[in-house]
Amino acid sequence: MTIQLFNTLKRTKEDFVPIDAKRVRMYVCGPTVYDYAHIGNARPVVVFDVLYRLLREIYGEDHVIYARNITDVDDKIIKRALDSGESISDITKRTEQAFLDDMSALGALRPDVQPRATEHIANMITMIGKLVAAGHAYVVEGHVLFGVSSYKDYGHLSGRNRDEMIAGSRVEVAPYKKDPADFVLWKPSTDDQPGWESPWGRGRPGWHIECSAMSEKHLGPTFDIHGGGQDLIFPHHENEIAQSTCAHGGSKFVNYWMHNGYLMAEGEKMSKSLGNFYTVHDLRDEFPGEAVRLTLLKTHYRQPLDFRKDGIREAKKELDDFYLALRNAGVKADVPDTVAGPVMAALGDDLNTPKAIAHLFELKTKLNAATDASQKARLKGELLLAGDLVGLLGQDPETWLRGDDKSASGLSDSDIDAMIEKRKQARANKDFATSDRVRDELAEQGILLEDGATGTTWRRQ
RNA sequence: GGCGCGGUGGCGGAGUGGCUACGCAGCGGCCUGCAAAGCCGUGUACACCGGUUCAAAUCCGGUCCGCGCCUCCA
Repeated sequence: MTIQLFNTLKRTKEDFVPIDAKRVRMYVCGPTVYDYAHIGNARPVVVFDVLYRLLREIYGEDHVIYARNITDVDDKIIKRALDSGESISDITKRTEQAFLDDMSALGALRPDVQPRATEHIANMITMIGKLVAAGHAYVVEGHVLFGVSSYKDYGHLSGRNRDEMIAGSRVEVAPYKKDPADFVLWKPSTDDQPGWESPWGRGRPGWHIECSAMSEKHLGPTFDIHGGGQDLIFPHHENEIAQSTCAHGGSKFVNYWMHNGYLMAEGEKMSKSLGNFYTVHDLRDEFPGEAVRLTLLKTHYRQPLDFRKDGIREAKKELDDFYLALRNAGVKADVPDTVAGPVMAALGDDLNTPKAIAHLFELKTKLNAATDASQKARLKGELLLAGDLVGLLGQDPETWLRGDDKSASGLSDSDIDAMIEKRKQARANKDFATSDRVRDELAEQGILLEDGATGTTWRRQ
């Protein structure tokens, strides 16, 4: 099947045609590892994880290569090390691990390649060398700068022309620049800053060059999809295009550029001073990662998203209902070969996850209403398969509903079973006062009882 | 100032010329000892003002409000 994707380059939806259907390649800008990932960092990870799953479904698991970088050299990291006293390598290692843990809690698959910037310095130096040799970059005061006037299409992605940029500039322009829009490829490091020997002296890469060098190494000079947050369109992606295109003799860099919309938190622009800067690490203490994932996917990826804790609570409730339906079906899933048509159609239409999830709800309702065992098994299988495509509903329902055994801090599973047994006796004797008291006591502990045809089941709130 | 995005029922959120989105919450019914869960039913929504059209939330113009980016930087 052919899917459609919104291409920022063209500002319109287009049919997605891979360069090589046996080797579909996508690159997404990853984190700078100096602090816990916040929810704004998580959105592209989750969104492009759905795209990755969809591409694997269509082209085959072995025919999609997904690369996401780890930026482990950056002035923010240097500053953090200076402020905290922790060594740069400790900061980056610890933060990278936290990032991977957090993203996996959100149900994101590991990319096939996760290149680190510090392991690709040689590739960057080579690329910068080519740019200098070809006259696209120049050396001044220990800096290597890309000269934007050497690339006629500069500004195409972000839809701006250079005159506007200069006119609207509110930032002081470094005096050594030939053109105010020129940007740094390589800059000198002082002795106490991380640095590498290069033809231009000891220094470190500028922000943009790493993505160009790493995508070239792992995906080749031209590849299919490049993704990231909308805030990266300018200057980061614009500069990547300029660098890569010029380093490759003018050949096309990326066919489809995709950008997710920005986030707010609790109706406000996210900011540390307002205290609404949610990190995934903190949210995980309060909510299951899957509820955070669903919250992100309930809004189309290009729409603005106001991220609220009430929204996560609602998503948690919805997941409870899904897992309840899966458990209560009481049959083994009969999983079909292909994902339900409406779900594929929704995702194939520029990743319409809200619509895909609406179909998940419809499947759930059908499953709950079904009476025939084979029909239930089929619907359960359809729901699970469709859920998997968006990275949801993959947990064991009983585990989800019962949560962790709280024997240390509260009622253990066996305590609960004993009380349910006691209540069962009371009900058999029509002693409903005792029966209801037991249920209330459990409810106070957050344990909900549900009397079904085959006995009483329970779950933790 | 420049470029761009968005404003849908109590809430979240699709849709984008005529047909129930979907979900959460609420209300009514069925089921239940009572509940819960589930099923069924239930909402004169599309920021405002003009215009185009047989028909607009959907197209066009204007207004208001919210937000993003504007270069080496937090």
